[in-house]
Amino acid sequence: MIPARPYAFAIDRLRKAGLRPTRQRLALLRLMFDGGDRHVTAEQLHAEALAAKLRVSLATVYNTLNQFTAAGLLREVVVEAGRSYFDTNTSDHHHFFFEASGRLQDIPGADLKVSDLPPPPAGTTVSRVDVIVRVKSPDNN
Amino acid sequence: MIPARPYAFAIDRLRKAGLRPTRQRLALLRLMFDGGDRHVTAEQLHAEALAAKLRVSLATVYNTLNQFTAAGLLREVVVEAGRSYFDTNTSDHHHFFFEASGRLQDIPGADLKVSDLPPPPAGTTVSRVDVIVRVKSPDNN
DNA sequence: AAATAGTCTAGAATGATTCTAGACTATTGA
DNA sequence: TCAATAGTCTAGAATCATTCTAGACTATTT
Repeated sequence: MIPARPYAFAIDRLRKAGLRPTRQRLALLRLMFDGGDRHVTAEQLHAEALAAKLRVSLATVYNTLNQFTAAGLLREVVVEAGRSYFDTNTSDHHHFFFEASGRLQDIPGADLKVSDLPPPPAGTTVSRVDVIVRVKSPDNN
Repeated sequence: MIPARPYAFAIDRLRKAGLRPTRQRLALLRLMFDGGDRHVTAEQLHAEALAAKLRVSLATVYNTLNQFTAAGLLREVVVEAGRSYFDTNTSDHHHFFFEASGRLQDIPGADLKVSDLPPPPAGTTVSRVDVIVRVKSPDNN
């Protein structure tokens, strides 16, 4: 579970993304990626960082998440107005969204298929297809 | 184009939704629905209302949009963190999202199909499946 | 027409996110 | 090795969308 040369690997990922491997970025990267596939908000990650004794400002967490997203290390998922999740799984897949709790859960890409997609409007190309399956618990509805 | 008894029809829709047909609600309803299928933000609708000489507060626009959504007259579409669109088309359909301009365009429901959807997690039922096809212009990218 | 229940409003409050300006740090190259 | 530089970090202010509040107003009921 624990990578043999954890920092070397993380440093390499950052370098390839054109980002200097700073203490903050390294720590945030490992916090996000050492736990498998995750969906975190900036606030959540900030709280985790503080709990792990890393001193980082919330602004840096936001900057870092945006930089990682731009570099393709993360994918941003928008499900509710006013809240962004960052997904450590950047491969082709979709999501269940629990309306009651506001939580996300991956749907493996292979399971779900989108077909008969009409051609994109003239002059544009498809950059991504997002499928959100909103589910509710019959009880708290 | 102009309905024969515009207000009577609008009043009826509101009554059926359990909402009193007030001046503000009637005007906002007609502003939204008299132009065919539309995707508007609260700010946009507020600006339109003011331009049409209707004095409404932004708070009322938000309240009204939320009430209409709860009543099933509108559908809320979230594509970008921090911005909600309200869609006057509540029938089964999906959207193209222009990343460059932030605009939405309907994809008729019949065109696109989602298949092999895994069963929803235990204890939940699917309330809606949203498909967002994000497109970009090769130029401004 | 009076009582009531519901609605509207301006402005304050909230919550997420971005900006700012100065302090700090990784990288470069002599 | 060390200064120059370019990039990064931070706390707090600023911004933006949205919701809340409390009092004034209005549709409905009696």
